Amino acid sequence: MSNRAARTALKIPAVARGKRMANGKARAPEGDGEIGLDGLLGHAGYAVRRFQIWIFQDFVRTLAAVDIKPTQYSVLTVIGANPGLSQMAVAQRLGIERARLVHLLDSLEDRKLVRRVRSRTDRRSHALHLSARGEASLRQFKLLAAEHERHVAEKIGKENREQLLRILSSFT
Amino acid sequence: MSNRAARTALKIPAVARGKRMANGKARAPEGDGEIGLDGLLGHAGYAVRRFQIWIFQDFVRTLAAVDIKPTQYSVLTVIGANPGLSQMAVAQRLGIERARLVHLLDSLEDRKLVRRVRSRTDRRSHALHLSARGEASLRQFKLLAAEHERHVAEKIGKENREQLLRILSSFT
DNA sequence: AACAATTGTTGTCGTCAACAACAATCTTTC
DNA sequence: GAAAGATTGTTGTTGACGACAACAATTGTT
Repeated sequence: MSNRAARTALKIPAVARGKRMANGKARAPEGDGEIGLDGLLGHAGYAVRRFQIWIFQDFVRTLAAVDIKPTQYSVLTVIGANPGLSQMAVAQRLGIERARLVHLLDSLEDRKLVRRVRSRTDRRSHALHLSARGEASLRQFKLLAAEHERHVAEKIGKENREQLLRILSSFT
Repeated sequence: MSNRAARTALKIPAVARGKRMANGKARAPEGDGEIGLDGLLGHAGYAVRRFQIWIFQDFVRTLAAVDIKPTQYSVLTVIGANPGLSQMAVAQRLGIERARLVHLLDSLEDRKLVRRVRSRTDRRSHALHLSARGEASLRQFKLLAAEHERHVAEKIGKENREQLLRILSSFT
């Protein structure tokens, strides 16, 4: 088993207890077949986490051709809807950190989708705008995002999706 | 503004357009007051992400005294409900990578909550068990996790929480 | 016995959140 | 109006995390 020296020494008493195996193929030591989740089933957090992973993967897959990830999409959308916002305003509206947004904008600016314009009223801050190319691109991104949203509806059901949006509306 | 040399040079035309400011305090260049999210509002992924962040933070806060995070809790719960499982089985049941589970178990084993017992039927694998201390601890963790779950119910509503669990049940 | 597959492990890489520190620039206060 | 404090964008560090690749030990297959 190669070297287990990395782990802090903790001798394992070889007390492997009752282990009724009934595995047909090449399965794990425990042949329960179905693995119960016990308490986890009642936890909203677990389900939400799994769902969020699925939904992000589908988003990334659907927008892979344009190489736009969820966070980038959210930034572009907010800037598009509110031109002239400062980085601070965008960051706190989306719940992103200033420091993180810097890199996101660096990337989007390199791709010439966004422009940082120095504000004259407050020369510390940048007024964020979509470039002409950015606006055109965003329109395309929104079409793909809508397609992704249809995937979600297919996955959990049209009505369930709407209900879910309603339930979580307070987290805008 | 310190050095912006790090970013790939991209000259910014100083064309800050119309900017009517009506800020009472120290606000951003754009005084819209309310920042619209536009298309984001119709995206389940955005709401789910924000909710998931909130729910994880509350979980961590509620279980801070015992220093147990969501992933650790899920691992302990599954092992507790299915003693003798292999690492492979736990990993794929929870959607965690083998490599990641190694570190998680290292930590839990160091804290003497979990034991890796070499399987006699397949000497490659480890049968995972909770220690006596692990079982006692898990009982306490479950009480705190239930408290966290009550926070969730208070946040989104009792019925909404149950509806959400039903909608996302396929993601067990 | 030779070869392929599996299990646990280590390592690397890129993403991401959370902080801390800093220069430039406001805002406030005396 | 000058000093002190706060804010904005930026850089850097840290740690959690998923995705991969590689490996030794062990199984399964032929």
